[in-house]
Amino acid sequence: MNKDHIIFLIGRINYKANRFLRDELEKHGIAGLAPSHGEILGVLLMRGEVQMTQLTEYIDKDKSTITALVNKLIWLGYVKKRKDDDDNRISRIALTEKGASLKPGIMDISRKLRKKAYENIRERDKKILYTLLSKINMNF
Amino acid sequence: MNKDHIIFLIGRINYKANRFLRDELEKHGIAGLAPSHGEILGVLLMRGEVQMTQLTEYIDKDKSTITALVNKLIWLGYVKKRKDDDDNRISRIALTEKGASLKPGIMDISRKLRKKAYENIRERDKKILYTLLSKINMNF
DNA sequence: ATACAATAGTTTGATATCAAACAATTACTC
DNA sequence: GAGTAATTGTTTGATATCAAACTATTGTAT
Repeated sequence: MNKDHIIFLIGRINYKANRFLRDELEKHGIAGLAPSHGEILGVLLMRGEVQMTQLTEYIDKDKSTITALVNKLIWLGYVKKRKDDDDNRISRIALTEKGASLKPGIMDISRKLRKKAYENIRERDKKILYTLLSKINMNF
Repeated sequence: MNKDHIIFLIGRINYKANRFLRDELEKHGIAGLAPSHGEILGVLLMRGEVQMTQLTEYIDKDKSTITALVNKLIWLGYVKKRKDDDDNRISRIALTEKGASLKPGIMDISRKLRKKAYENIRERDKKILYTLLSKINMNF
């Protein structure tokens, strides 16, 4: 497990990005949320109302994780849940007004993250990076 | 937080690599260990006896995390701890014979990880990847 | 219609991890 | 030498996360 290992780097970047996001969320008055919460909010901002399983797919997290994440967002008043009209197994998740009001903040944070991560990285290299990382992701 | 986001990919790869490592450790009869344990073992294989703070630096984890990780390795018999001869604050960590016997397994796992992650990725692209990821890492 | 399989989401248990606070030891300043 | 700052590692608290097991509901086969 050599420190120069790409996988090691990926782990460190992951941690740092998450810490950055957590700090930024706090700066925007959205304290107590983790990056994953932010991801859910982002999905809801984009897609409106979704099922829990869809959240699982969109942010690629375990079902039970989604339950916990959503419950916290509900508790904080950002998200609401209702039963599907046709299938009683299905819960549908959507933003509350309070949640929707976070849009500017979420967008700002997203922009800052990109700015921070990609400083001094050319557009072309971003594309290369994305391509290579996608390959690695698919290798697992 | 767009799913196409590089940072998102990094997070997923991190998780998958860790899961892969965990599974491989188990396959090699080294169950109950996490990738970070493996990293510590790797460091000790390479460097012999080190201080706790050195472990913190080598694998870039929080001091308290190192304490927990090392304690588990001690409990499992892979690692031993002794006080420094000159400074009573310092603990020195080294492999036990049992720990040292894991070397072939650790090496094998490391090789498998690389093989898995870098399948279909040229040597040149690995260098590019490392360079770009290092930049991103330094940006945070 | 009944029985079983599949699905949706929850509950439960475990854990690596960070950060803050802390105690003991050593280093440094006067 | 005394007092304070710095260092080392531990303790404590919190948490996102996964995975297994589970319950309720719906789908499918007979």
